[in-house]
Amino acid sequence: MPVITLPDGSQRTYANAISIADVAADIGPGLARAALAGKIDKHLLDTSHVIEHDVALAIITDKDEDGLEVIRHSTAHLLAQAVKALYPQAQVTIGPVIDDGFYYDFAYADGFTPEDMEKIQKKMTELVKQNFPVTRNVMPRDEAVSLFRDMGEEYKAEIIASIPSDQDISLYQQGDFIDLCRGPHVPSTGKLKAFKLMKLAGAYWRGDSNNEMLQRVYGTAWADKKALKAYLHRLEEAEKRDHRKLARKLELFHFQEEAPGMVFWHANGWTIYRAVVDYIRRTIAEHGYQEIHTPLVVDRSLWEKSGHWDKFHDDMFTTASENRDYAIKPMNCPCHVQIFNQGLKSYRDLPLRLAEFGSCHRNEPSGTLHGLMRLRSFVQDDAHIFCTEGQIQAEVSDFIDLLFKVYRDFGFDEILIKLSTRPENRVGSDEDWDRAESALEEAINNKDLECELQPGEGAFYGPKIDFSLQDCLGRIWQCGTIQVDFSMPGRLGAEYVAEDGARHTPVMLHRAILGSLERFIGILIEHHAGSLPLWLAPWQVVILNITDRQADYCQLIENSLKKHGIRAKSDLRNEKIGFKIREHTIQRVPYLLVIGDREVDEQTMAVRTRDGEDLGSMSLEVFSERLTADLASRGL
RNA sequence: GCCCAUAUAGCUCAGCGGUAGAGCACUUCCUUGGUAAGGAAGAGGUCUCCGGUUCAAGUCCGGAUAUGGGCUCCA
Repeated sequence: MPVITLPDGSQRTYANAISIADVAADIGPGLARAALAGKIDKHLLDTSHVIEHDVALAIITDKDEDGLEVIRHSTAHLLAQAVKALYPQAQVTIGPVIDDGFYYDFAYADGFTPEDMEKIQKKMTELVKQNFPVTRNVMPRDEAVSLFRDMGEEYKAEIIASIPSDQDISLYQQGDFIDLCRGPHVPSTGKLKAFKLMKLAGAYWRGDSNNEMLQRVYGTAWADKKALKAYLHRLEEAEKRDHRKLARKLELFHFQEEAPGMVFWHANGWTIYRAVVDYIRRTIAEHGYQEIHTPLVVDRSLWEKSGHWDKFHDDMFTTASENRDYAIKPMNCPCHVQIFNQGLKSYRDLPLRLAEFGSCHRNEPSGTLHGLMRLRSFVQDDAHIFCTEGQIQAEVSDFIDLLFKVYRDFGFDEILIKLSTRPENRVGSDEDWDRAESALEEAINNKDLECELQPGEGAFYGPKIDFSLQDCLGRIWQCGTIQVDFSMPGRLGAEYVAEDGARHTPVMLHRAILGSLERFIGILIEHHAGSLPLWLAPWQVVILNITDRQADYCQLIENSLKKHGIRAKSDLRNEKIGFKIREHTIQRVPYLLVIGDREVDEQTMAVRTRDGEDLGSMSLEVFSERLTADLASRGL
């Protein structure tokens, strides 16, 4: 006599064991139709699951987050069913749920074409119309292995064979298609109403680039057509913010074939770049850093000593001259140690913080390049802190404060922190690691920050904290990092004289706030959709005359604003005022000053923002104060 | 690096075997107009590069390069 407790607290008692579907039907015909799965003790179950004991049960419909997951997972199976129907020689592998949808990997030697995708999508729609029941079967592992082997599904058999032999395997069948799956699934294919195959890609079997490449089909699936449409609309909106598109519209930078992965910055983009550099330069100076600058091209021997040659020489650009081999620096740390090594250091010199806008070149594989986000030539806001082990915690703590301030100043409030601890292969004693890890942990805990622990993910030379920021579209970007390094100072002979008069090796902290300036600017452009805040905008003010009569007055205003350090220009072209307003609004210039005869007579200006807001007429003095106050609020 | 796709005017794209097109931008002229596009005329292309098929190739087929979407990688 199972007693079933529903989420609203009500209870239902049944004489016999009863399936989830029947419970839903008992509650009402609407729920019977909507039921996709059930949830008992945080476990999702098929509606066919039979309840024999007292439980708390929630009926899952497409209104639930869990329901959406069931839909997506079932749509992946539907995709596989369609592919097997159309291309019997294709083999199925895995098909998990991902953000907003799912994918399924197939082994298919011929490879799918975009036309195949259309056929598959059509077939899926047909299979939905046929409304196949989805049924679950359980069998012993070895039986399942031979079942799939007999079907010619070698990949699936391999997956099942890697499951412990004493476990039973659950299989799902819809029509004549059978797949291994933990489930649960929708009760029948007719429940899948809103899906779309999105893209075709290659993916390595088991995620290993030594393995063969499979055909991955990505899809999206939603509770209804409306939600699907809304999702596709969101994608379009995101595409409009693409930094590469905006770069062309706003004349920020370009790429060309002769320099793959390297940026040609135009005047507008470089103005942003300089604003970022100026800001960081001033901010870190206030935090006790010394700015240095080191060579771009360095003899190979230094990279051999640092260990980078061994590990990364394939990805380094090299050059040679007069029988010497050089590498274009892929990172700055070895050079910073060279500066530390000049002159005998005392413990009184520590912590020594050396910062550089370090230009780095890495010969990244061609397939990984991606706008400003992944380049071969980029600049890090790099710094290395040489300190004693006892100073680590305070330095990390100061760094976190600095990083939070910087991110907030750029308009990012959501910051995620990850602490990575000792990996299997590492240098340094366990005692060193104990102390370093707890120093990092303490620094985070003392600030009451949430932190995700990533055991074993640290670098071989020390533990680290990574900082990611979330943009307004919810995307996560890892930017900042601080890493403890027990290895490199010793390798490159860094020493200081301690209180005891003996020479010791300092600890080195690698740290960056923005990571790559180029990439960070790419994130900024997308986050603000091109409407950069006043202090970063390439042009801050444009002055527009209505007729030629106001040209001199416009020039006067322009000169005065420039004297205040404002990036202002006049647009005196013989065009209608509406035309000029449209152009500079599209260019996302924060303030437009409209000057007609009235403004000249009254010695004022009509101020309009790029968002179309009319701020009314004001004098040059009032406007200048407004701008300088805005800039000063960011310490500029 | 691997898989798939794409490459036509400054930009966005159409053309898909038979002498290169549109819109915007650009140039010139007219227009001096008060808050998101005034009008007219003009100029602009070895159709990414190298090969092949064909009487004929932006158009079909190889290859290279770059870009886009993934995968792997990311000191």
